[in-house]
Amino acid sequence: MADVANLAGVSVPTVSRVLSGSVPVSDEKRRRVETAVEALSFRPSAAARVLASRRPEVVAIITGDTSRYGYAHTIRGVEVAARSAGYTVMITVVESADPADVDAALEATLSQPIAGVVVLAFDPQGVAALHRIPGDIRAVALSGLREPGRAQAMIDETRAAHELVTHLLQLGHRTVHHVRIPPSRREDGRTTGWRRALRSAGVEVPRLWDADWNPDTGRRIGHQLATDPEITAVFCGNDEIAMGVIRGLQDRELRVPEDVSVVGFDDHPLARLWTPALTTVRQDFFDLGGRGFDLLVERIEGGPARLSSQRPALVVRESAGPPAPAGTSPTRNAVTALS
Amino acid sequence: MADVANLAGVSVPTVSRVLSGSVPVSDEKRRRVETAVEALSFRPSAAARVLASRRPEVVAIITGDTSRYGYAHTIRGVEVAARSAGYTVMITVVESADPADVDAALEATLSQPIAGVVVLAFDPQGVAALHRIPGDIRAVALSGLREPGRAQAMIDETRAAHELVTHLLQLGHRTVHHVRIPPSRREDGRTTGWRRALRSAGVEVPRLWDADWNPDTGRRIGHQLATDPEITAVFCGNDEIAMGVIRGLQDRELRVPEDVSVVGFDDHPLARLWTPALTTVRQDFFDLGGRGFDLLVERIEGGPARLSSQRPALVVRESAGPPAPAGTSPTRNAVTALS
DNA sequence: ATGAAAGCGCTAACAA
DNA sequence: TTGTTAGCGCTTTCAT
Repeated sequence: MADVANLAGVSVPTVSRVLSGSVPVSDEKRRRVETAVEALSFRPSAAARVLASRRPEVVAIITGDTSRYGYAHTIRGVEVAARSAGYTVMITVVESADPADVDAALEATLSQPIAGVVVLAFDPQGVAALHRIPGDIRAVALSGLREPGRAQAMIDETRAAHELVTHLLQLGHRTVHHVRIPPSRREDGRTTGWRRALRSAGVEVPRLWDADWNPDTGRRIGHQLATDPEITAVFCGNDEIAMGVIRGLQDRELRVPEDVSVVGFDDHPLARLWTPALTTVRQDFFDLGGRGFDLLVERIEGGPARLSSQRPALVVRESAGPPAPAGTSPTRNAVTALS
Repeated sequence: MADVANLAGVSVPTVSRVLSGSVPVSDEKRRRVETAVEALSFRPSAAARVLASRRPEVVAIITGDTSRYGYAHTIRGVEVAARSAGYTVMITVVESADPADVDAALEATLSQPIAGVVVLAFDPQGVAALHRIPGDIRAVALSGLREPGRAQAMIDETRAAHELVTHLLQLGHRTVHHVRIPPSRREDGRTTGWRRALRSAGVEVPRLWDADWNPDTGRRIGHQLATDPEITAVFCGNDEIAMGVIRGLQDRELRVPEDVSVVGFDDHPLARLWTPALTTVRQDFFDLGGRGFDLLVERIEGGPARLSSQRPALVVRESAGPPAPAGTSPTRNAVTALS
């Protein structure tokens, strides 16, 4: 910057003023500075600017993964909103909820000159990271469950799951089974909504089926589900698991939705292309990310820790229908005949 | 840091030495410093460290998207490798190949104190960004096509596509149609490999079908493909488009692979669950990201601009088979009878 | 509108 | 092994 000032024949602060555009500078000097900047292809140092001004323009995202559907779209939502507000985005991944991993990630992030942090608290490591963020750091949580006392953008999974399960019950199913994805806490919103919907309908709450993030696991669970002829409706923690479950059921010659109804959660881009097309709940992750960033800006500017909640929409397609009248399923009759 | 030095009764540089661990410090002072750091919950400022040491520990990723399958996994690969080497990752998205967008993204990134840049050059904006990076910035390109003179990690798409198309030809198809995804240049590696495979087999090269990134577009193209009974084999630019094409074909009562064989590219996690399971090519994006980061470190340490190439593996599943003997497809006979 | 002077919080070079 | 001194490249006073 000193070089630019020399070449333009002005002082260093004047160059700074031209570059930041905050304070008026005479047209002539401005032009001389601009020429010099061009000639030297000068790029200001963000490190020095942050050091001197104490106003970082980077926001950090702390997340448990970057590649899974919901995460990737949420991150993109934050990134787009941040970029249009002139911020750059830094990403830190917390590999596990192990305190060593969490602290390493936080240290790496918080020592950077950042304006604030957006935490994707969809999984145990995200929740753990959120809870270990020092009080002097501006942070907002993104999740499906309420984080009391925190600025937070959420998607109301509990209500959405309730609505979805109620839909299944209204179709005439006696109960609904749940294949859950790894929960962020002891119990996540999808599971709570499912349980409440069953309870308020006065219906038996069956055992839980636990899946990981891998759709192949859904397929294996589908194979197990196929052995119990009482099961006619299954609510899966996300669309990818639902696709696996459907495939597993089909492997065993069961028809979806005639023999068993299967619903997912998320409205994955492939959900509508699946055979049968998935009945699910649409979550707008991109929007979630954008809202999260907006809340962070409010906090940076000294506002209160607000909550922004969004209600996801039920998307009815082909994978759920009324249960088959007893004795109607060819495969199940065969299975029964065998036993 | 001055506070810590005061509390511990040592000088500021001594605190710095304890924190960086580079220079020996007496056990007693080290302990005093550590206690003081703890007591004040002191976090060093990365901005100041970078400014003073001129050794940034952030690598930037420049990319056209963060949420699509291949991109998300590549980014994760870079992130994991970077983290284990003690680097933090910053992400900048280039929205389009429009010079204004490209320059804005580059400026935002390059003014940050970064050690180097990894560019995902899978699309026109990535390629444009790559070409506009100043020579004094350490950069590596990640892509499916050779970028002469650059440090680069690539997946050899051209060979993989060649192999896949040859596989189809060997199954007995007269030719293979290609539904391509948006190319990074005039022609990308997948298309080139397809064309070459057809040429070297002495076979007619049919018109191209252009898709965007949306699987629904694949479905629409499937509908069009279904109207031409000469088409028996289709190579799609990625698995998601292939899933759309298959669904489109099925919408028109055509059977895959009996009536038409469809293959994809990537080995998406849902590819094996699709009905029929997709024949495709496995690309290891995670590994690509890791190799890219390693090359960047080599460059930062003063090494040459190397090329690291990986050959993706053919994955044969159910969606491709021999063409049906003429007059054998129920649907196509019906169509022919109509015309 | 402009320049001089004084830091921002840290590390590097040197001397002790 | 330790402290002193001198910056890193900017922005922010405060004069003028």
